[in-house]
Amino acid sequence: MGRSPCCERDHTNKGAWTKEEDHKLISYIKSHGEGCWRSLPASAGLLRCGKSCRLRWINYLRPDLKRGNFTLEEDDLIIKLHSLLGNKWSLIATRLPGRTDNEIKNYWNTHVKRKLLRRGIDPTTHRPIKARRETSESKETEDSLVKVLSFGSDLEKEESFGEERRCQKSLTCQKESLDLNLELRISPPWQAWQDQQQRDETKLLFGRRKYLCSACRFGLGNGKECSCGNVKRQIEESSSSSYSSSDISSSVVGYDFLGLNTSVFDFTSLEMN
DNA sequence: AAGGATCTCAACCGCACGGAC
DNA sequence: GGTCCGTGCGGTTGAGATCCT
Repeated sequence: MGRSPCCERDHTNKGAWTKEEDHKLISYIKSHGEGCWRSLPASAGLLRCGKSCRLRWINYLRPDLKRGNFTLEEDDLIIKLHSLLGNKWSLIATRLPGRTDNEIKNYWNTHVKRKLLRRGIDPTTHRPIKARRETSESKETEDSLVKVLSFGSDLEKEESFGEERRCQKSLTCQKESLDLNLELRISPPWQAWQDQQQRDETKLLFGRRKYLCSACRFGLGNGKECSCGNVKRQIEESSSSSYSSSDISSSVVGYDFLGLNTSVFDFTSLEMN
């Protein structure tokens, strides 16, 4: 049995939004708030599907959006975050107030990627793709980037490196070079699972994708403000699992990342007892 | 000025997830 | 445990803008 379509495609508009549609959407959300996107179009008198309305609101109409060019600071931050998080645009967007994941993704694909390539850095791996050319622009930043992003090459030479030591080395290196406070446990993209059982157990415990409430996302409080139940659930579960509660709670909230308290991105690299 | 090439970015699409039933 | 629904995410597309010859 197939999934039902998100909307009746025959009866919905597609393509660019008109001013009239924008106005309808804005005034509806102003008076009723966000949420229930599926039923919103009918209620707001729009011939659009709910997903389209949500996208238009989040990426374009939201009042707190910062329009205009990216600053050098934002540029730098995007590169740093991408080197740590990869194409997790929504996570990156949470660190750039007023910017949307779509905006950052587009900016990355059209500007930053090219910029890194010009510097001889692979935008996917953030490692040098050839002998670095000397350029006059932003030498300091470039040096810092090359230093942090080349840690992988060093590691490749050290095949006997244990997984734990590799993690420690990469995080220490990133931390020092990027001037970031990274007292957190995240998996480098290349981290291998020790075995299938470990992967399955972790998946079973935490699920594959984490949806966190605002409190968890921004690390507010120590779980008191948590409305998604992640904090409570994990602490409860920790008592009956092989994970220590300190491992879990420290992965949930309380880190200071880029000067902001932050939530965990992924639990897949929790220390195993 | 014309028109082809390239770039930009809003919007779409398919899929994955959590929750409800 | 299975299915459906609502939502969110990341990759891709394509129309309009801009650049180049």
